[in-house]
Amino acid sequence: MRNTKQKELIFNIVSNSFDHLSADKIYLKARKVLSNISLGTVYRNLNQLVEEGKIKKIKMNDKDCFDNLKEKHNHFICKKCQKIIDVKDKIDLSHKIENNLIVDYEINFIGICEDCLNKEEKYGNGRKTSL
Amino acid sequence: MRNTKQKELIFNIVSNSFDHLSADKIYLKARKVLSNISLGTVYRNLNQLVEEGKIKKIKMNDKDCFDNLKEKHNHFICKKCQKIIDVKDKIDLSHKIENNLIVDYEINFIGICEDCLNKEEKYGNGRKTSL
DNA sequence: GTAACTGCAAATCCTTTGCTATGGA
DNA sequence: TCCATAGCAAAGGATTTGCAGTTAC
Repeated sequence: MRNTKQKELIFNIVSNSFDHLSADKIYLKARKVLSNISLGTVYRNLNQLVEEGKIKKIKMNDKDCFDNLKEKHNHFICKKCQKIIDVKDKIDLSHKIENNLIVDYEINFIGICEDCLNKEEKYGNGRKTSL
Repeated sequence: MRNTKQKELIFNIVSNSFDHLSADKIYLKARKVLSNISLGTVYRNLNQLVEEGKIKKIKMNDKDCFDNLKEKHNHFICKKCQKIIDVKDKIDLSHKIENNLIVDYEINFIGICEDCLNKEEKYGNGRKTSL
């Protein structure tokens, strides 16, 4: 495994982003630094970085997004706008299930984000239920 | 929203399956009953059923799978073979996060399943770490 | 009766891949 | 030097969609 400027750049973009960027967004950011980097290279490096455990892939409805590992956290995903909001991890799931080896876990909270709730209220649907 | 035999069939297939079937697997099963059902119809109905909250979509690496809601449970996903194993839900996450409305949550344990562990051992990699 | 749904096939679009040239170790 | 990686472009493959005919209500 070789260290290329392309790979380092892509790692830095994902690592220093507060958003959860898709491959094409990462590609656009990367092009600002290496103007002739290709989308294929972005994909190849993203997959490699995931494989190496340096970043994480988030499978979203349309396209996959990528997340840094700076601080263990979980996600809140809005059903309406697909926004991903980081949730600080206060949950301890130090279990071992049967004979399978657990190396990680992820918790996704699913719901409707504040923005979409506000939009709903405007249209008179003030329904509020919780877990 | 209309009740068609296609939709009912697809719901039954997902509901009564212990596996986590992909759209094409569901399509094959459906064809055994309605021999000229189309893949497009399967996709359309699966999406509708997810929308109605009657089944759940599991986003996997390659293709999406579909799961019944018979009993609240979580998933263990094998990194190697992508197998999905149901995990009974003993975890209570009755939180409300900030101003976002949580309607559901999902926990995915990620690791290596028993089968793959056994295969690894055969090749001399007996590494065992846990959370 | 009519709007939603089906089947079929084509289109879409994210992601991967083959190939040749390049560059890191 | 040598092999992993880059760039480019084309292929792949899951999912969606347009359309004309059909059907549930």
